[in-house]
Amino acid sequence: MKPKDTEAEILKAAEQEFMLRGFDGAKTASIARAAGVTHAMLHYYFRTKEQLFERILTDKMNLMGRSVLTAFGNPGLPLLERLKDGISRHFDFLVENPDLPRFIINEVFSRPERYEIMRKGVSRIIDKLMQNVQQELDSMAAQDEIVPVDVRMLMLDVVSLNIFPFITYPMIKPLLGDIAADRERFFEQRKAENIEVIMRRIKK
Amino acid sequence: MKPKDTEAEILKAAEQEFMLRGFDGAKTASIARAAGVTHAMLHYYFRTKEQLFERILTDKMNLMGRSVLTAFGNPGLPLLERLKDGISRHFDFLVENPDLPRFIINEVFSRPERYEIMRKGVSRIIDKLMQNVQQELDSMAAQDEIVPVDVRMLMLDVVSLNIFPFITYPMIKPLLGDIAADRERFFEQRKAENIEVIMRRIKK
DNA sequence: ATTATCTATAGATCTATAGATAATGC
DNA sequence: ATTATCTATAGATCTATAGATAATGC
Repeated sequence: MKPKDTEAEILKAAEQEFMLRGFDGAKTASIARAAGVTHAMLHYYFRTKEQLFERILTDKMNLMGRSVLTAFGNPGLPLLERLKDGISRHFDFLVENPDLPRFIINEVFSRPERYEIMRKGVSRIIDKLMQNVQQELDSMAAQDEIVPVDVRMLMLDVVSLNIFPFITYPMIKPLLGDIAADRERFFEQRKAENIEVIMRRIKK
Repeated sequence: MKPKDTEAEILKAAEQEFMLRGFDGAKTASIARAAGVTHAMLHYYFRTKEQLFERILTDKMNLMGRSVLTAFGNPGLPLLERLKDGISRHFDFLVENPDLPRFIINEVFSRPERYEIMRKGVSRIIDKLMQNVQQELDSMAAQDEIVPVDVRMLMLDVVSLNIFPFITYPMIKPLLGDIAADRERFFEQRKAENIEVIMRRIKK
């Protein structure tokens, strides 16, 4: 196994282990085993569990932060289409990364300082995006085509609706019966529901 | 300190420690210290960390499960009022228990079997409630006073909107700027927003 | 020469219990 | 007599490193 492979294998295994068990629940020995390398190698490449974790968490936080930007940062569409498209893209991102939000929410909760470091990176661009969408909302509201609304509240509606079903799926599935039985179909329906909710939120 | 006090002190300290750090992050020594008793007492009263945790988790799961029931189980009101009242009560419950959902979501994720045991208890009553609300929704829809809607989707909208801001507050606060600066005021606004969203979701 | 890997183990941390002692309730 | 508490420590688990050996790239 070439050097790059070893490092990559450890990272891959660490990602899985940390996402599944969190920092406290994860064991460096398990990561090494899953990566197919001896335990000592993990420390050779990353020195400490903490540093290995930091690498994973930073990656994941950036991924999560950018997901909103890439989803909604699609200019050239009329506002309502842009929103629908954004919700849909953001939702699809979550289908591909269902465990991401829960992981981040948790680790940020127990290590707020980590969040601060990376926040500044996305914060500025998110602000830009928000301002841009707010302008479009305002101009449409001025023309009486939608109701006036604060973009921050609206976006929080969106991410709440989009993310929540993913972080609670194991809990809600048994409560929802047949509509949640087929996971893929259920999330398809949720995506449509979320778009519907947001459209109704702003339409006259 | 009387016996009952010791047990109660340990439970109180355990609740705090487990809610803050989760099962893996919690240390029995910290719990004992916070409770003001020697470490051995914890094992004298609860034998194992696992059993102490089980006691806390069961309590919290029941609390969470019943919160939806007591919030929406208010008959005698017209449907729309009942929904508004339910959203509001459920939201107020979260204001009093802001860390509860994150805790449960996490521990259920890492121990799905625990959830199964207690689920059966609330499941039946939740089903009843849902069926009841669905009937009212159907009859209002038949009279063309609201749009037709699946109660399960609607309730998922409600809990998504209500719970999400609480589990992500540390993350969203810096992104939202001034509207989130004053925590109490922010949540007051969110409650109003959530009611607005749901009303708009079903109104003609 | 330098980089990567392995074995073996030190050292820290944490849960749990043994065994002695004090407090409590018949 | 029984129940509650304390001190001390066993035993398990986990992170991290030392030191030897093998592989790699000039």
